[in-house]
Amino acid sequence: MNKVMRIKGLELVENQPASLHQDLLEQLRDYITEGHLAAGSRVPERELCEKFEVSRTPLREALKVLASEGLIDLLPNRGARIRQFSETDIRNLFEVIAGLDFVAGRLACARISDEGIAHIERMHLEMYTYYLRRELTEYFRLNQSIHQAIVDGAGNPLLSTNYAHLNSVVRRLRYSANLVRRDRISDAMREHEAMVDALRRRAANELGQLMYDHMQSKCDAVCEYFREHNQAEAETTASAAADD
Amino acid sequence: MNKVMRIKGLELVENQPASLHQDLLEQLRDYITEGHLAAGSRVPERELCEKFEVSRTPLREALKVLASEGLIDLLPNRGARIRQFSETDIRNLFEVIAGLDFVAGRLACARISDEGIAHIERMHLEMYTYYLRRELTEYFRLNQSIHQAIVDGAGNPLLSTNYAHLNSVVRRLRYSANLVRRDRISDAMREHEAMVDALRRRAANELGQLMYDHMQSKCDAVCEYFREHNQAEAETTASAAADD
DNA sequence: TTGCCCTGTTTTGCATTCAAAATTTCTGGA
DNA sequence: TCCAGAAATTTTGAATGCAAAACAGGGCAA
Repeated sequence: MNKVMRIKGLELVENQPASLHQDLLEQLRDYITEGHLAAGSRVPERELCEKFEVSRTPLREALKVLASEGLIDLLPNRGARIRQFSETDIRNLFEVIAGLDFVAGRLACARISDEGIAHIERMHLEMYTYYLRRELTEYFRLNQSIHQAIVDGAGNPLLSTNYAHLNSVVRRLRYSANLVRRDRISDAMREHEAMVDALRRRAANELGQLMYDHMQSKCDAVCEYFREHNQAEAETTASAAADD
Repeated sequence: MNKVMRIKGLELVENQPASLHQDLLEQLRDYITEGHLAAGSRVPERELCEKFEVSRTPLREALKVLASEGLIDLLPNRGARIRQFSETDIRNLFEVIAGLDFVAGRLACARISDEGIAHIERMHLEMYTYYLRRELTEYFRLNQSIHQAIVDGAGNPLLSTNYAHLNSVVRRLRYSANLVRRDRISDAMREHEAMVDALRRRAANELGQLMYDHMQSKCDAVCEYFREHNQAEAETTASAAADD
């Protein structure tokens, strides 16, 4: 990635595809965040080796990294388990994400290009039409894109990757919460409206605060959903995993 | 059923001492952040294996994790190098840390115990005496402890570990900057004074903002130091690395 | 039946091995 | 002397091997 480019300063290095390790890491991360393995269940090393066609060494390296990201738990001599999130875990995640959103909002106002703002405004409008048409999948996709665009607009790659990683952990939950707690979406739209407005005016303080508060509301919505549905959710993912 | 197993697993994990992997990971992290390896230089796998008395497998697992934390760069087929930070990298780091400080300040006001506040006040006073006596090492140690105590006071383990990791990357730089830019310390003391006061009053909004601003000033000071001294620094490390 | 211990199997963590890539050293020709 | 190119060496990334720990399950006594 860009790390390579920085060190060597050679374009040919930059153009190389991701290494096997990076590749496997991302595949595994997706595989887990997409819910193919039931929360709390063992991570089947052997199966995954076969599935991804690698030996245990690179797989285990990837697992260590995922553990450091908090996606799985490593139990000494007992292998890895898919992390089972409690409501507290979810709150903790959202709190950290909210902090990153706060800086992102502030910095984006100072650094994003007029181009960037225009692009976000377009995405916002598009999202609004999906909202009116109740097309939640597309709505959610744009919602995520807008957030990532603001974060990227802060011009801080470290912030962007940290944000993306934390977000990937709660993405599924956020999506599911949207499907169920539709009443919450109109609030979210209003908050987004205010955020885009603040960004347009490049009101750094205001946007930072808005994004922080927005994430707090989101957290409350997700936690409410979690309390209501985590029983059913657990059963669903367990049976889905059993089908593999 | 899964829940039971997870709970059981957690209890066992909590009671056990750190595993070899965790242990090695922390040793390596310290070894690097303490500056034993020159920035930009190769990570000597073989040497480190001998030093820490492990084979390459666990060492390389640890290196992957450290790379994901941004402490080293992994170059495909070319091994790992100690990451060389640019001023931009440092700003990026401080921006993320500032975001975490912001949430930490807000949450700590709501969640920290009176005990915790009292403890921080004591540390603050102690730090003040070291400040007056110009004992910078002790001053710095307490400074760090106060920040971590506020972050821990937020009652969010995810926040605490993320903060600690990011901080470990810039700790040395912050310390060095303190030694050189002593004029900045009186400002820092004033800012800390205001922070402790806000915490005492549990003024969440205020403390969050104060901590954010504090970290911004810190960032400016460190970057100023970096600009003034990275030339000399670079020469030193280059001759130490002696292979570029 | 219930609970316990013993044994065989699986899984885990790490060391070792091996092929491929990179790096260094050597060599011959200008 | 210098340098391109080949050969030797080192280093890297990943597969395999191996001992120890965990797990499963069967037999036995209460």
